[in-house]
Amino acid sequence: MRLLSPPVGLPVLSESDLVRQVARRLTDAITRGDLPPGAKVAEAAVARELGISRAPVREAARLLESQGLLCAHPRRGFFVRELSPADIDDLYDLRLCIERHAAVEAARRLDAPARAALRACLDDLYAAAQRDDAARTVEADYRFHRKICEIAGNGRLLRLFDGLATELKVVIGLIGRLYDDPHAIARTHEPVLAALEAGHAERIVAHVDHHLGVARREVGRLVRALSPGPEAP
Amino acid sequence: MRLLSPPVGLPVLSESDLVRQVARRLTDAITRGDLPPGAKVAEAAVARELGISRAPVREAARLLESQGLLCAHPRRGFFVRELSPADIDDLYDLRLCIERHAAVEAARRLDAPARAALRACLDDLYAAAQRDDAARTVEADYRFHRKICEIAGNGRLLRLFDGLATELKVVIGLIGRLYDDPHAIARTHEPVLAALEAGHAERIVAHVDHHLGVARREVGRLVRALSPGPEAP
DNA sequence: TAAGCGTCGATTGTCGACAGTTTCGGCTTG
DNA sequence: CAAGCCGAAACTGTCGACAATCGACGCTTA
Repeated sequence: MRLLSPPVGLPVLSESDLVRQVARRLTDAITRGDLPPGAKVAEAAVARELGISRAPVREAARLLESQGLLCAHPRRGFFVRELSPADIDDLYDLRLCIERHAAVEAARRLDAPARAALRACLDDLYAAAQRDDAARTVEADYRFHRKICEIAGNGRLLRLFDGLATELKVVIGLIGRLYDDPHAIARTHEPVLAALEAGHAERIVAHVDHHLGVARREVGRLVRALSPGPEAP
Repeated sequence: MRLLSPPVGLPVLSESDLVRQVARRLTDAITRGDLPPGAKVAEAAVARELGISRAPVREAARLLESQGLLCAHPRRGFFVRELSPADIDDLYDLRLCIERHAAVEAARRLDAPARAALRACLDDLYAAAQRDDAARTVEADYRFHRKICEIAGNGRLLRLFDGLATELKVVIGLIGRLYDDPHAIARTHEPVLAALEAGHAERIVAHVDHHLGVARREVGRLVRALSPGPEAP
C-alpha cells in the first residue's frame, strides 16, 4: 500500500499532535493524487499503515470532513470527496469572489516589502515554468495568489483561500497539467501585478477576473474532457 | 450542568449519526451562549451529560474545530473560540465579500419564486421586529441574507455563509441585541431588495455595502463597548 | 507574608475490544 | 448463463481502560 508516505525514514509517526499529523498525511496523499476522488479511506488500513489506533485517524478524518476534503457516509466510511464539473465551477466562482476582494484590499496595503514578495513569487513562477516543472509551476502559481491574500491582511480570508486551493489542487493534480504552454501561465500574472501596483480598483478586478476566468475555462475544459459524464453524489 | 439541552423529552440521544448530533448540540449551545467564548469544553463532562463515551464527543469537536467554532489546545482540551475585535472585522469583511458576490449573482437569477421568497423573508423580519422578539429578529435577518446566497446558486458559497453566520451569531448573542430600534433593522433591508429587483449591479453592491457596513459598525461598537481590552490568543 | 515547590486529583491522548453492519465471494436456482 | 441468495470476512461505531500530562491546592521556606 504505502499511500501515506512518511517524510523519508522508517520511523512512522512522532508522538505529539497525532491527529494533526494524520490530517496532513491524508491531505498530502489526496492532493498528490495517491488517494483519488471517490477513493475509500479505510480507517483500519490507515491506522495499520501508520502504526497507530483508529481513534486519531477518525478524528483527523473529521477535520478533513469539515474542510470538504472527505465525505462521511454513515456505516460505510470516509471517502475522498468527488468534484463534479458544477462543483469546480462553484469553487472557481468562490475563488474569484475572494481573490477580487483580496486584490483590492492588498492594493490598498501594498508597501515595498509586499511588492518585493509578489515580485519574488512571480520570479519563482517564471523559473519553474522555464524548467518545465509542472508541479512547481502549480505551486508557484498558488504562492503568488496566496501572497495577495496574505497581504490583504484578513486571516480568515487566507484560511479560506488555503481551503479552496487544496480542493483545486486535487482537480489540477488530476488533470496533470494546467496549461499547454507553461510560460503562458507566468505571463498571465503580469497584468495582475501591474494592476495591483497601479492601485486602480476597477482595473485590479478586471485583471483578476480575466486571469481567473482563463484558468477556470482551462480547468473546466480539461475536466470535462476527462470526466465521462455527470455523476450524482 | 444541563448545558446541552435535549429537544424536550428525557431520552438523551438516538442512535444514528451520533457525532453529527453531538456537533449540533455543541453549536447550539455555543450560539445560544450557554458555552461562552473561551469556555472549556471538557469531553468527559459532555460525554457524561449525553450518556455516551468520549470518542464521539472528540470527533464532533474536531468537526467544530475545522469550522472555527472550537479551538484545540494540545493536552489542554477544546475551548470555545474567542473572537477579538479584529476577528470580528475579518468576519464582516469576509461576509461583505461573499454577500456582494451572492447578491449580484442572485440578481441575475432572480425569478418570480425567488422574489417571493425574499419578500416573505422580509415580512417575517417585520413581524419579528413588530413583536420585539430579538432572537427571532436576528433569525429572520439571517434568513433574508441566507436566501440571497441560496438564490445565487453556489452551494459552497452557501455553506460558507452558514459558517460565517454561525460565528457571528456568537457575538450577536453575546451583545444581546443588534439594534436599539428593532424596526430600523427591517427597513434597512428594503433598499437591498429593491436594488436586487432593479438588477443594477453597482447599485446592488452599493446597497449591500451600506447595509452590511451599518451592521458591522454597530456590532463593532457594541463589542468594543463590552470587551475590556485587546486580548491576544 | 509572599514566592516557590511538590503532591494529588482530574483530564487528555491513545489504545484494544466488542457488537452490529456492510460488502464481497461463492453457491444455488430458475 | 444470469440472477438472486447466503455466509464469512472486513469494517465501522462505540465503549471502557490505562498511561501521561496538566492544573490546583497546600506546604515549605526565605
